[in-house]
Amino acid sequence: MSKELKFNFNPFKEGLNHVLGTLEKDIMEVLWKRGESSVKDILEAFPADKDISYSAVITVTNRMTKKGLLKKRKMGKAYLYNPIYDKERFCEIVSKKVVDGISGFSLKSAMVHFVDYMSHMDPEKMAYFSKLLESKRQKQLIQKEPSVDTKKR
Amino acid sequence: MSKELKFNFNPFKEGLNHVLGTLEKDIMEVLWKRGESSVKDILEAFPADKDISYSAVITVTNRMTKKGLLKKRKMGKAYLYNPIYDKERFCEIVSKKVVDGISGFSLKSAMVHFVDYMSHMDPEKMAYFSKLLESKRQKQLIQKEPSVDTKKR
DNA sequence: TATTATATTCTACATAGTGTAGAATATGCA
DNA sequence: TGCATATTCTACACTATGTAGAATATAATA
Repeated sequence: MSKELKFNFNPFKEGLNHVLGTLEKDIMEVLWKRGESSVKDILEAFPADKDISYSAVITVTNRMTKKGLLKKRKMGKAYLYNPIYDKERFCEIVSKKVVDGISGFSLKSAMVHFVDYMSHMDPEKMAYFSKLLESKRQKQLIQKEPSVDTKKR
Repeated sequence: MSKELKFNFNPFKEGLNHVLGTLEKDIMEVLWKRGESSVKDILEAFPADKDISYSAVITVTNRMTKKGLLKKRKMGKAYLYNPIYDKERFCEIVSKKVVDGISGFSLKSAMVHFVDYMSHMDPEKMAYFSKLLESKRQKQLIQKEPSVDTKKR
């Protein structure tokens, strides 16, 4: 029953920075790569040139814990942090929420631009999508049609 | 050559509040409805119970002007503000940017969730989308196929 | 058990966006 | 020229994020 993951989507950033701050992203990447880690682990995993304080990391991991991105558990004297969602699941959640949001905002526009986006990619993407769509439509029809003559007409 | 419109997309809000603050949205709605308006006009257009100061409105309209949402021109002693984009165009821009963003973030997820979203809507939406997609695919094929035998094989 | 190394929490400051408004200043019209 | 009114300036609130020092807690060990 943990509170729902909240985030903003910044269309002008790239990749995970669409939804995560720079340090947040760096930390998540480390955690996704190494799994459960202490603040020390995280710091050590950062590239040598990155000069971030222990405090900075711990503040952000704790904020992310509050936000529902991480869970922590005590191990010896330190806490170990772990992502609640693996990277794929996280991206899924973001994707779903944004797609739902923008669809509700203006479905027709979203559709048009989505198709447009795909048309600038390789055709296989569109083919895949087309198939996906058709199979869903089939399922829908099957679910609706059997009830012929059940009610009026 | 005005600087590009920047915004964040909050998936947890509704309608225009996905991209605009509460007061920003209220102001935009007034401007889209009445067209070019002074701060006084805007205030008068607000429902009587809404108790916002002149200063609050002018601060926000000026910020929105800087952000590339409004343009202003002097008229007598006051400025008149006007949206740079009409509501439809604005929504178009938002839609395109967010769709491009989320597509680049994880195209496959976006596809799945788009289809999923639509499948929860009426089937006409899906039919429309399906058609849109097919016509785009046709165009793509036409553009690719004529060059048969031009290169290898 | 007392010391020490280390981890955590608290607090605080910075930047950015947004809501809000008072005070000071500018300006146009009568 | 004076006043009504509009603008700008400044400032504070809140949220999110980056950053880190100081104070405190704690576990391991001497």
